[in-house]
Formats: sequence, C-alpha cells, structure tokens
Amino acid sequence: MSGLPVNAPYHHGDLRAAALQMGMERLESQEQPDLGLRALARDLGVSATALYRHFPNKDALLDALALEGLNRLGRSQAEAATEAGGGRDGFTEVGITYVEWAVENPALLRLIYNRIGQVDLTDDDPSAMGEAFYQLRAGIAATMPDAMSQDQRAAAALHAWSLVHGLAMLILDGQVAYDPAMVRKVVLMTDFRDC
Amino acid sequence: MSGLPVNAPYHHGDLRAAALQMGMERLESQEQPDLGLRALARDLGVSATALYRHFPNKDALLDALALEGLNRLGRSQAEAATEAGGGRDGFTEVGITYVEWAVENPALLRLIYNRIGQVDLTDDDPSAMGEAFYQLRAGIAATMPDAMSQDQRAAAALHAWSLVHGLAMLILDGQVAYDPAMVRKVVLMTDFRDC
DNA sequence: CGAGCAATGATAACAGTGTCAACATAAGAG
DNA sequence: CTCTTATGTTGACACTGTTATCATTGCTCG
Repeated sequence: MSGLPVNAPYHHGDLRAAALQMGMERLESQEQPDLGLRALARDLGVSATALYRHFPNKDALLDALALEGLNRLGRSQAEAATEAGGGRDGFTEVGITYVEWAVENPALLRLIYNRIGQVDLTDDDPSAMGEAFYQLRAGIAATMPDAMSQDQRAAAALHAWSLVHGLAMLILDGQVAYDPAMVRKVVLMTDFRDC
Repeated sequence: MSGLPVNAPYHHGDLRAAALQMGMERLESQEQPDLGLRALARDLGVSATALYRHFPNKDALLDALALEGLNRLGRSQAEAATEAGGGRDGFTEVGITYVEWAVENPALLRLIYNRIGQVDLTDDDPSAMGEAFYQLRAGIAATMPDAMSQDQRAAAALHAWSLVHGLAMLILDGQVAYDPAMVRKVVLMTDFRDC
C-alpha cells in the first residue's frame, strides 16, 4: 500500500473515474437508469468483474455516486443561500432551489435517499455522507431568524427540510405536477413567527 | 418430485391470497423484506412459477401489495380525521397520524411510493390507486379552514401532504430520530392564516 | 537496467433472479 | 362420465452480483 497516485494510468486509464462518470451520465439522462455492475462494465468495454478492483461491491459504487450527488446538491443549496441572503425571502429561494434541483436530477435525488436509508450511520466512514448532509442543513439553517432559540431553530430547520423534501418527492413520484408558482405558494405557507 | 411437500395437494386453494398475505407479513415484520417471486413461492411451498397464474409479473404483485397498503393508510387517515374533528387541532392530529403510520409501517410506505413512482397513471386501471390516493387527500383536506379559496385549499393541502410525507421519509431514512414531541412541534409550524 | 511485487484486468463458475414454453393434474361444467 | 379450463410443475434462457483463479501490466527498488 504505497503512495500510489489515485489517477495512476494503466490498462484502461482510470476505470474507477470512468465508471463513476458513466453512472453519473445515466443518472442525469435517464429517469430509471440501469446501474448494474455487468451492464456498466459492458458499456465501458471492460470485463464484468473488473469493477471489483475499484469497488468492494455494487453498493459501494452506488454510495460513491450518491455521495457525489449529495455534494452537488449541497453546493447548489449553499450557492442559493448566499445568493438569496437570509430572512424570509432567503428561505423561500433556498427551498425553491431544493425542489428545482430535485426536478432536474430526479434519479440522482432518489439514489441519494435510497442509499442513505440503507447505510448504517455508525459505519467506518461517517464523515463522508455526514459532512455532505451537514452542508445541506447549513444551507437551510442559514435563513432562519436569529431571534430563535436553539430548539426553535432545530424544529424550524426540520420543518423546512421536510417540506421541500416531501414536495420534491411528491413531484418526482408524479403525484403533483411541477408548477413553479405552486411551489412558491406552498413554501410561503410556512410561518416562523409563532413557534 | 423434488423439494415440495409430499402431502400437499396439487392445488393450493387460494394461492393469490396466500401470496399477498405472506408478502404483507414480511412488509410488516421486516424493514427490507425479500419480496422476490421465487423466494415467496419457495416459502409458500409452491413451485417458482406458480404465482404467474395469479399475477402477470412481479410488478403486479408489488402493485397489489402497495394498493392494500395505500388502502390501510387511507383508512387510518380518514379515521384520524373524523376522530380529531376539523380546524387547526384536527390538522395537527391527522398529520401526526400520517407520520406515526409511516414509522409503524416503514417498508409498506416505501413500497407504496416506490410503486407509485413507476406506475403510468394513464394505465388501464387508474381507479384503484387513484381512488386510494383521493381518500388520502380527503383526510388532509377535511381539516382545512372553510374560509379558504379553492386555490388556497389546494396549496394548503399540498403543503400539509409535503410536510408530513417529507418528515416521515426523513425519519424512515434515519436522518432524524423519531421524537413525537418534535413531530408535533414541526407540524404546528404551519400557519394557514396568511396565504 | 532488470527483477520482483503489487495493482489491475480477464475467465470461469456459482447462486440467485424474473420470465417463458411445454407438460401435468385437479376441479367443475355439460 | 367426459371434456374444458384453471391451476401447478418442470425445464430452460437470459440476466444479475459475487468469488476464486489465472494473466498481464506498470511501478519500485536493488
């Protein structure tokens, strides 16, 4: 286990990165992408089991993709938070950004929450997913009124997260049509003044 | 003439009902139940392909289970709605009931929304799922203030549904611990007065 | 530079899955 | 009682994830 660079070129070049890139492309372009190991390897022009030199199993590959997606989502949230400023208007924009991102990345959002639901958070690498999710919460918490107590802030953040996540899920599941005006209206119905 | 029970009659009696019951038991007792056709048939003491006489494919079986779950959820919601009465307090209780039901039936709720996300709503049987979901919405809508306009009611119902569904999902995914007091606090943060 | 070792890839195989076609049996209608 | 039909079985095919074994490449170090 010497200090071999992660991007060391060899037979294929960089199979791990290529696999992640292909997986990500499918997540971006298809609603129900085929992320099977064999199918992925086949389309990468490589043998069925070559990916096992880079991922211990299929779940590890999916986790890596989910983590990348989580980072993108976190970045999008942080960006929206700073751009929109704090306060009530800031919260509205951040919430809307979450729903928009979900609509633009349906398969990726689903993968994120599917994987997170199955990951044992006491595992050997709690930092990766945990850190990304902390970013996500931070983007939401940044818009909370300063006057709130700690408990109030926690409840408000959970309320906000639940609201936009649930709204995004319902849209992704086809239960409600995506209507930006409706999204705005729904997000505006949250009132932090009395809690 | 292999692993199947010797004394078992050639015909099962009501295999379809037995399969649904076994699937439902697994959904109730396990967080990630194995609903594979072969595994199910094996534990039913029947050959691998016998279920194809009762379901055209695996998805049809899952859809039947999801539909049953949806009916149970709808019944639970309707019950809570009438019991809690209308108004602000009624809405709170109905919302809390939704989250509680989700916590008690995690695998079933996941199956419901997984299946719904993949079902083409323009299919040949829109009544089944559609009717059950209508029941679900009705339970929520029953607690809306009468003074609201049609648009306001729609937005309020969507807000409420998104909130409790998102909260339930975050709890099921292990992102937030289940805390009844916190759930109540979060649901109470929705204010229908100004919209 | 050259030898050796570790990283990477290929093949073959095993267990498992959903699904179909062909065959067997039981139940019920005439 | 016969015959049709519903139901169940067997065998097979094409997949999948995964492991063990063998082959090759490239990096490191004497």
